[in-house]
Amino acid sequence: MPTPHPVRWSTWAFFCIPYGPGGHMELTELEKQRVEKLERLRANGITPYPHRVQRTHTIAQAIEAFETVEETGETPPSVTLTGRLRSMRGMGKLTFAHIEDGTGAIQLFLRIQNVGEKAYQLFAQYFDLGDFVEAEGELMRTRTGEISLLVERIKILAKAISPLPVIKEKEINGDVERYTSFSDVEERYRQRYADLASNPSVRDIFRTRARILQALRRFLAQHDFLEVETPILQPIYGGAAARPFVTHHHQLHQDLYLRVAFELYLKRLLVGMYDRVYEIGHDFRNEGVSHKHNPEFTQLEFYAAYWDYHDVMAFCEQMVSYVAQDVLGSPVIHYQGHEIDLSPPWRRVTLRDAAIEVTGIDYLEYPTAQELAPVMQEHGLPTKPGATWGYLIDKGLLGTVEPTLIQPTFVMDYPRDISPLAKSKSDDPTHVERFEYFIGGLEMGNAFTELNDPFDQEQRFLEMGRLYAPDDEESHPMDKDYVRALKYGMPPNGGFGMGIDRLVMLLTDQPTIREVILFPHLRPKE
RNA sequence: GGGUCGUUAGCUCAGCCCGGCAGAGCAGGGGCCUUUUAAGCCCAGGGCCGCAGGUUCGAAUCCUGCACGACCCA
Repeated sequence: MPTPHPVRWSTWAFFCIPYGPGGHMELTELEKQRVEKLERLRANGITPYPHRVQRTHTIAQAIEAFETVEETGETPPSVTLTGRLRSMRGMGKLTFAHIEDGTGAIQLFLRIQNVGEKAYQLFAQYFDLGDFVEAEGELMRTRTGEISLLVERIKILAKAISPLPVIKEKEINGDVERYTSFSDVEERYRQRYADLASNPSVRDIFRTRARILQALRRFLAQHDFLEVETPILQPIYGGAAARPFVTHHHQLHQDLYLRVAFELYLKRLLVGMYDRVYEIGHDFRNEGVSHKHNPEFTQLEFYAAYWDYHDVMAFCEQMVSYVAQDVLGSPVIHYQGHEIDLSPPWRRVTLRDAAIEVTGIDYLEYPTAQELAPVMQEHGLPTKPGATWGYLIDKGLLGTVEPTLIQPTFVMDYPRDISPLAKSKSDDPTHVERFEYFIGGLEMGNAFTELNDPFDQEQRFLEMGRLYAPDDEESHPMDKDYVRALKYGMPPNGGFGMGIDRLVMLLTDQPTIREVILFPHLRPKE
C-alpha cells in the first residue's frame, strides 16, 4: 500500500484554502492596494500572470542593435522587450519608465498617442514598480540623448504584490550617489531575493563567484584532474577536526553524519587507480558562525598521485593566480584596503619560524603542553585547559600569526598530533609534511603529503582516540574501511583543500562570508 | 562566552542626552502636467516605536530582562 505523498496532500489542501485576495496571506496596506489593482486588471479582461511571452531582444541586444543602425543610418528596428519596471515618471499623457532584465536596463517612452488611451490609462493606474512587463515599439533617442523604447504596446507579464525596496541614485561626475537603499544586513539575507532584485552589486558578487568556479574547474581539467562526487551522508565522518551534524536514516535505522571533509573518500579513489581527482561541494561543520564561518560551506579538495606537498604548493600558487587573472584580469588584487600580489612564488615559512617571528616563542623549546601553556599565557596568548601540545600551537600560536599573513604565505610543517592523515617528516617524527596557506589574513586551505602507510594510519587513528575524548570536537574516529583501502596500496600523493567561499571573499573584496553565500545560515527570528 | 552599538512607516533614517500630540525623504493614494531621469507642484493617508516587565500623573525616550542583528574581544 503506497503511503500518501506530501505533494498529494498539498494538492488537496490547495482546493481547501481560499485562493487569491482574501486568502491566508497577510497583506500590508501597500500590498492590498496592489491586489486591488490586480483585480482591476482582471476586470478589464487582462490576466496579470499570463503564460507566454514574446521577446525579440534582450535589453543589451536591443541597445547594441540600435547603436549599430545609428551608425549605418538604417531604420531603427521594432523590438519587443521584457523586464521589471524599475522607475516611473508620469507626466500626464506621457510617462517615462525604466525596465530591467538580466542584461541591463532601458528607458521606456510611453505616449498616449502611441499606445492608445485605454492602454495608457491601464498602465498609468494599475502598473507598479516591480511588475514584469512586455513592451513593443521602436528604438529611438530622447531629447536628452538616452536610448529609449517608444512604446506602441505594453502588457503585464507578472504583477508584483510586495513593493521592492526602491533604490534611487544620481550620477554626479561619474560618482553614483545613492539616495536610499535596501541595506539592513539581516533582512537582506532573510529575503535574499529582494536583496538581489534591488542591489545590482550583490548580483555581481554571485556572477563573479560562478566565474571563479568555472576558472577553477577549467584549470583542474587542463591538468588532467577528474571531477568526482563522493557521499555527503557518511556512516563515519573524517578528514578534518570538526564536529559533525548527525542525521538518521529511518528505514535502515542508521545514524549518518553530514561530511566534514571529502578527504577519506577521495583518497580511496587513488587506491582505485585514478591519478588525479577533485571534488567541489559542501562540507558541514557543527561549529560557531562568524564572519569567516558558515555551518555549510563550499570546499575544493584534490589529490594527485606521485606529488608531495612541495608539488601541491607549486600547483596551488599557479591555480590561485590563474583564477585571479581570469576573473579580475590581474594577479594583483585589493582586499579590505590591502594590495595583495598572488603571482607565484609565494612566501614559504615553517610554522615554527612564523610563530617565532610573530610571538617570539620557539615552541620546540617547550616540547610538551605542560611547558608550552604557561609560556603562552605569559605572552598573553589564549590557551585551553587540557589542550594538547599541537592544539596549543595550532590555535594559540598560529591563531596569532594568521591575521598578520596578508600576502600569500605557505605555513609549513605542523605538529604530528593535530595532523593524523599527513605523512611524518622523514627527519623529524614529531612533525608532518603539511601546510596551510593564508591570504589577506584569512586561512584559505590546508594540504599535506598524504599518509599512505596503513599501519601508521591505524596507529594515528588510535592516537587520536587516546588524545581526545570521543565527543571532543577535535576527535577523529577510526575509519576501518579507509585503513582497509590503504592495505591494497595507495600511491604516494599530495592532497589539498581550499575554502571556496573565502576565495570568493578575497576576489570580491567582501569582509564577511555571508556576503558571498546566497542563503547564509541565520537564526530563526522568533 | 564577554563587551559595545543597534532594532521607530514598505525602504533609508531623525526624534532618545533633558519623559509631555509619532517625524522626514523615497515608495504608495487623489489631483495637475506630452522629452523626464532623485522629474516637478498641490492635497490627503500610512506606526504593536523589536518583545515583556518596571519607574512615573504621563515612556519611542529612563531602568531591568529577553529575542534578533552588527562590530570588537575570547
